[in-house]
Amino acid sequence: MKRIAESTVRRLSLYLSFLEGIERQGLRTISSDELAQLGGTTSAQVRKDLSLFGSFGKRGLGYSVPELSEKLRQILGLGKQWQVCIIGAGKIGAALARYRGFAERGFIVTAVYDIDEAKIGKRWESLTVRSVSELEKDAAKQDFDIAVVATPAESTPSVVKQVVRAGIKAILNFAPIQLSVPADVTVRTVNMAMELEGLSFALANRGE
Amino acid sequence: MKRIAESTVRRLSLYLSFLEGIERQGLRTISSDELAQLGGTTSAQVRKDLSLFGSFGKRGLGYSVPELSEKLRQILGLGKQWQVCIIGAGKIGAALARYRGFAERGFIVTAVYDIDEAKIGKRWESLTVRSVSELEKDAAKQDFDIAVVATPAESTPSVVKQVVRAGIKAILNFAPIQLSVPADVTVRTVNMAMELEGLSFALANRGE
DNA sequence: ATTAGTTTGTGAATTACTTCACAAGCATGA
DNA sequence: TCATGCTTGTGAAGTAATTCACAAACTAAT
Repeated sequence: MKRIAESTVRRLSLYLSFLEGIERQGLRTISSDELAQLGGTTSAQVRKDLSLFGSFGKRGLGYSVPELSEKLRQILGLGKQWQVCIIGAGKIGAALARYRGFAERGFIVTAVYDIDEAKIGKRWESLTVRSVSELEKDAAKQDFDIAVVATPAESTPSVVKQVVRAGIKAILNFAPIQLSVPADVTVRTVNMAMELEGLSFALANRGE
Repeated sequence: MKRIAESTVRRLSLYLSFLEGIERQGLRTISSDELAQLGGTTSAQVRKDLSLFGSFGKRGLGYSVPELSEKLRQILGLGKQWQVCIIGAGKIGAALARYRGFAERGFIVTAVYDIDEAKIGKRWESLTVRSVSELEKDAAKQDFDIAVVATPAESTPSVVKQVVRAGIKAILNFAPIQLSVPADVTVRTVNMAMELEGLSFALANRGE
């Protein structure tokens, strides 16, 4: 399949969240234009995005809401459950572990790791904190699809090395640094500082 | 000034974080190529990004680390302090209020709001939770530059209306919905579900 | 002073993404 | 059955972002 842009995937995700809301309201069909309005984009964009994966609409009518939702879930890989491990039993890790949106979408947190000796062995959010040094061994028994990395900047590179060695191919990174991983590992970084700086840039350069 | 792409601003932010690390290591100069390697981009990209704002390097030598850091801080509007209010005294709000990176970068949290009667008036992270209905009045006395919106999806639209009415021009949004705001208000959305779905898409479509 | 070796800054070329615009398909009503 | 009205799917056109490639500027060494 042709390479899909990250911006496209983000929009698909957005469309799905709208469709789920609309489905709850009981509406059965929606047009590309209505979907576009909700997402702040254009109807052509919506149709182009969807056309990358097939043709799901009916001319003159629009899209069936439940059908398109289902297709999007399939495209986004939300059909199955994904095994997630959290690395870094700190505040961010804890907030994530408690986050209900995770499980709702089929992301199941099955283990938590840390490098801090003081934390290892402790109970934590219904799990027991394990040492990162066991990750590779554990991954041989129990498959992890996604690693959430929520460690301090300093320890992150070595943690990521272990994650890669354990064969995990997707990382959600909360550490405020750039990760270096092989090409077959996908990384999404959430970096608060960067978002804030984007806002401060906009404020500082307003009206120029 | 010419319109600057969001992707460019994100990279500038990234360059700055590298420069700060390098500065601590005591290095005095850096080339566009070294910076590019750190950021996983190309030297041409780095030079193009910087050239949008001026020419800061010396041919044959590269860039002075402290000088370029300073320039970037200026460009990103990090010279001054920004007054931030957090709306939503829940878990995410609390994690953000405690986040040290905020203050380090000059983002000062000076107030917290909620709509939940039960929370209003309570002490919270050295602040007292106030009612969102007071935001507009408060903003007249005390300027807020940025509002961090960390409310449940349902209550977010009305909260955002109040934020806009209070004259705040920058929003960091953690609610999992699309915000609709006037063109002069900048929004950055952090949406965990979307990031996870990006990863699951990558996993599901691997090698096609 | 001259040369060799770097590295910037930037037009030009390329690649990627978005929008346009319209034929084709479907529903409805006469 | 035919006409009307609407909406999709998609090449073509347009716009934006990235990469190329090279002259110009600087350092250091001879």
